[in-house]
Amino acid sequence: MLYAGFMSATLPPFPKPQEPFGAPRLLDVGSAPDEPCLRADAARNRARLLEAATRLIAEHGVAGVTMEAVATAAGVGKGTVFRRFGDRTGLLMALLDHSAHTLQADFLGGPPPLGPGAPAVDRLRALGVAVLYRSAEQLDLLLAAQAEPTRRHSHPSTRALHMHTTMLLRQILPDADCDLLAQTLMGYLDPALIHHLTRQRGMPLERLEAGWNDLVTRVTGADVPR
Amino acid sequence: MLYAGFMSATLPPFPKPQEPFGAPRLLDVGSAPDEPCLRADAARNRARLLEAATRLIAEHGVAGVTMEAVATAAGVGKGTVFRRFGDRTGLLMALLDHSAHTLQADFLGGPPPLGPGAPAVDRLRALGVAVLYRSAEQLDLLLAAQAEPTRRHSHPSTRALHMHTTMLLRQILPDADCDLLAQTLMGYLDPALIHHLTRQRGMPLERLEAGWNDLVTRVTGADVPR
DNA sequence: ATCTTAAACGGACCAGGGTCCAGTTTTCTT
DNA sequence: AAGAAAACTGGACCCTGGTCCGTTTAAGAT
Repeated sequence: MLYAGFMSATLPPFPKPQEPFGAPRLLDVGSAPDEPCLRADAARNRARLLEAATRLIAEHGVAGVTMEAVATAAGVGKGTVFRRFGDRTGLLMALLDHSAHTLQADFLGGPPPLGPGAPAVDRLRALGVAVLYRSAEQLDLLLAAQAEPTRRHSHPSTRALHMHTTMLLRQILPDADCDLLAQTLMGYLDPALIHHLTRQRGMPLERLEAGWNDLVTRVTGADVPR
Repeated sequence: MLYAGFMSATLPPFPKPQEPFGAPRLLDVGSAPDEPCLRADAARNRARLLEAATRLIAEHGVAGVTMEAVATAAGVGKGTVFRRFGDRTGLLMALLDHSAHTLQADFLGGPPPLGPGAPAVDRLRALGVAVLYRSAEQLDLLLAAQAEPTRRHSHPSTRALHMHTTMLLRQILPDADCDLLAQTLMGYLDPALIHHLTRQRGMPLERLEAGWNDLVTRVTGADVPR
């Protein structure tokens, strides 16, 4: 059993798939809350579905993950998939939750320089690099899960990342509009951009990494080179 | 007749919807080349389709622009729409071509500070502001046309914008990785981000504008405030 | 053990994007 | 002017995401 349990907001009955703008709780990293309170059968099916989706990806790539295929592979009805994950994006996100969670735990409470203890600038640099590599690994999934431009920035894990970045920036630049600056920084780490640069334009990840460090330097004004 | 003729790469026969990575020509601003060489009936239908799409948007918003609806409204078959524009995104892009073209003409040959004549930094600032306001105006359309993360950065007008930005940056920072820096700057102007900030988080455009100027200042190292 | 009820289930159903190809129209050639 | 080739047309058809609702089932109360 690969997927014991993930976080990811579980949806109310059905008609109301989700809060209009993300649930109130944002930084709930409390050791992967095993599915709040799902009925036994629901929990079992959820696990089956994630497992099936994973297998489908391994076999046919992300494109092979059609809602019907997942349902069939998991031995449940299509409606169940939608009830559980809301829509395809939700399912894909759920698949990403594990690594998102790990990352979150790392920058919130892991060892420096990513975690607390190191100077904010160092943490920022480390954060970008970490995200960069994680994104490169899960690029296909991230890309597929990203569609729907209007929801990109509302997802809990995105918001947590942004919030953390803002916080770090605020420590470095108390008087700047750190919220916007953080958005800019996050923009550099956008999966679509990473995809474009690495796959379509063939840039090595090292160059992106250098670019990130340069960007942090410039934005934070930490002795700009040149 | 609202849409005399737009640029927008016309697609080969059908099986090959488009070059894998954008046509070679990039900066063809030569006074809106009226549909290279379309057969008479094809050109007529193309115009009708764009007109119909525009009307549908006015009446039912972007969501009302279904390929079938457009076809019907224009009095042609569905296949024709796809042949002409490749897919829904292509149609929506075509709708944006006009303003994209205008913008392009402005920063390539218009009056300063957007056009040539002003210092590069000033042009950069003006560019961002111009894009910001244009985007805010056509936000819905831009958002709808944006889907498909893997193609975002390949579109001609996006590339032209990026290329221009890179060029300006290169004048200011000859030794930096201006290509990446330009990507960052463009990221700030991403429609999805603008949508998130203005509509979901209620920021006024003025704040974004200030943010842009601050960003340019920091990135170019032009006497960083603080 | 049984009853009640809220929750979960599943598959029929719908809509919209995208493909195909047989038939038509334009344009070029001679 | 006529014929041939190329390009265009349109609607039937397929696929997949998403919705609906009558039925089933887990889980707590009696």
